[in-house]
Amino acid sequence: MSGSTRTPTLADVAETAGVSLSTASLTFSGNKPVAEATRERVLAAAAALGYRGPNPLARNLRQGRSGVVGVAVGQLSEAFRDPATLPLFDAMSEVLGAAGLGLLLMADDDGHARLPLDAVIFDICGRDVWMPYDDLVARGVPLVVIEGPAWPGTTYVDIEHRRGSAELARHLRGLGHDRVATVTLEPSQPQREREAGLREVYADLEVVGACASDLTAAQEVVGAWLDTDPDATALVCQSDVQAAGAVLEARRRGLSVPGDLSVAGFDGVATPWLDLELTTVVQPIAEKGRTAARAALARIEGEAVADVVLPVELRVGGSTGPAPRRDAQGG
Amino acid sequence: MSGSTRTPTLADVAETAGVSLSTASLTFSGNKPVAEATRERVLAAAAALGYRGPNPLARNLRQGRSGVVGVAVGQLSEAFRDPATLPLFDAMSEVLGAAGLGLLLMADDDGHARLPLDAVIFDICGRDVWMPYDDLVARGVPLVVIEGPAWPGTTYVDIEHRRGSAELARHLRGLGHDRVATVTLEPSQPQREREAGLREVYADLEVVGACASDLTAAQEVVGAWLDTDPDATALVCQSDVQAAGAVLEARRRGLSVPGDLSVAGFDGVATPWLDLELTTVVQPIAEKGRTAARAALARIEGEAVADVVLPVELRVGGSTGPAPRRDAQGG
DNA sequence: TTGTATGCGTTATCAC
DNA sequence: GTGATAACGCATACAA
Repeated sequence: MSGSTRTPTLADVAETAGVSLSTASLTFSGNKPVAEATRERVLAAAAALGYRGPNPLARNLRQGRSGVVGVAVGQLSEAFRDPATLPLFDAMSEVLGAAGLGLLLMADDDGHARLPLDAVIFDICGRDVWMPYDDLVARGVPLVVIEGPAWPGTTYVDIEHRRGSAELARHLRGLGHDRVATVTLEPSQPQREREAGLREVYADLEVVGACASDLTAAQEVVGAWLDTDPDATALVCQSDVQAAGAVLEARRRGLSVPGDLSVAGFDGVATPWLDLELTTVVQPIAEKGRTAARAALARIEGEAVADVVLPVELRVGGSTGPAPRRDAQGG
Repeated sequence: MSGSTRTPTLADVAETAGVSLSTASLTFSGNKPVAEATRERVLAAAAALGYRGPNPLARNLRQGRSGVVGVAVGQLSEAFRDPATLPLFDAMSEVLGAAGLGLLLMADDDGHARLPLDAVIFDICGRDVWMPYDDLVARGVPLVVIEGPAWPGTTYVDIEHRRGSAELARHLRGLGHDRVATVTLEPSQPQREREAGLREVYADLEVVGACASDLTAAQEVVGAWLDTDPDATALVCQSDVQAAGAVLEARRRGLSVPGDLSVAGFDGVATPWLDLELTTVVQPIAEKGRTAARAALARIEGEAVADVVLPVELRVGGSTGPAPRRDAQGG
């Protein structure tokens, strides 16, 4: 005497198949063996009723999981303007997807407080990302932070900012550069580490100024700096996009790269629209994403996870060269 | 006598506050008025117990909603290589976030079949996106398709492919171009409409070949075409990235744009690394995203939603100019 | 304005 | 291998 248009439930299937609810459940979950004959009867009943499998909402409640991992990125447009973000997401999505988990985009101001998240990955990477830290911790949500500040109870995934920068500095020193300047990102722990790495070689490092990792912003800052007719013969940028901006801006002013100015980047992303391969510190972006995702998975399973620092590697391209001879320049 | 380390539930709060379960529920949901004094008592009890608000999983089951909208994009890396994708996501995220919904990234091969999605938006836009169409429809999930094929039961959000292309063609005709070629995207309905628009003016349109909307792919295809010493004096691309590739490739071969070859794009996205503003068909990307998101919201509420076709607008930049005089060229 | 009683659709535990 | 039963934590219809 039950209604007919209601979407069928597992109970309906069980009844139609003439088996118990548990048996029907087992048939779909596969958590325990079910006799082949029974199995087929249940499946037939499901097909007859148009049952599309267990309701995820109900299973989620029962199992205490949503199957969704949030990724906090700050402002979406800012995050994805950075070409390093995409491969990172690609890698995270791959690992999470393989585990049957979904990846939920958390932009800052969105009201995601009410969503059931199994874990949250903070994709900081030098950007300004809001952390609803207290709330998430209080709710017991496992937290993974990529290149971010050290908060207790979270798992860290980071890269060798300092060593990579130091190696780059040694490369420049080897080319004869005596005065080096750097364009920074907004202040952050990674940024400070990178500067420290450069100062291992260039104690008198000139810090040009902070700007977003955005082509036109970099062009502006670098342009203003070039106008001061600087001493430095090499400019270390904190991202390849910044470096590309520097190259374009230098050329716009008639300077050749690396003839008049050497420029280096960070990240090792592709800049196909630049006719020059940048000298840069290559970071393992995909590995970073996979590591973060795996850490989230492990923490969801309740396992303890150690922090990770991934290695970087200097890649010498055509944007750095021997320091120019100084004949008659101001300073 | 109850355990002490279990995370508190609404029932615990109610008991501690000395009110009924429903009153406690109402206090948090605000769905019905609660006396101020009662309210405070409940909140105090919640604070005392460390209760962090209603369990989203339970609420989801009860309300039959997950609060999550999936966005199918095909291959992540492919999707976000298109600069039009980001503003689209930004807009969708804004609208969905304001409604308290989350946006879940669905890459192709991910096993998202088990996730409870309130709706799914297919961000097709000329790309190849896998549609688990039957399953989603069978599960009764509202579907919204952006620039995609016409499947029954889904809501469409599209743009004026044909009119925009026709207008661009008229612009080129006005500049004196007699022979026009076009680089296409992979075959799709929007692609066919755009060609039809061009053919309104250029019946003998030369179709160069298909390629992904990716700078280097475009450079390759356009380069090969230029090697054939073509008749056409204008090349219409199907994205601004393609057009940028065409410009770079033409210049690489010593051709000037638009002196020797006029190049037009589609989308109207920023290409700050190009020292030229492209002539392009500007589509309202953000509006497209907002419209799709609002459609999803409405369909979740059970409302009927009409399909939408958004207007585009020709923007004339510096990449198109008068057709060159033909003196002595092969063809 | 508050309390009582159901049910959302599963999965897990336990006995058979 | 299968079946009864109890949660999972909440929101709502209804009664008071």
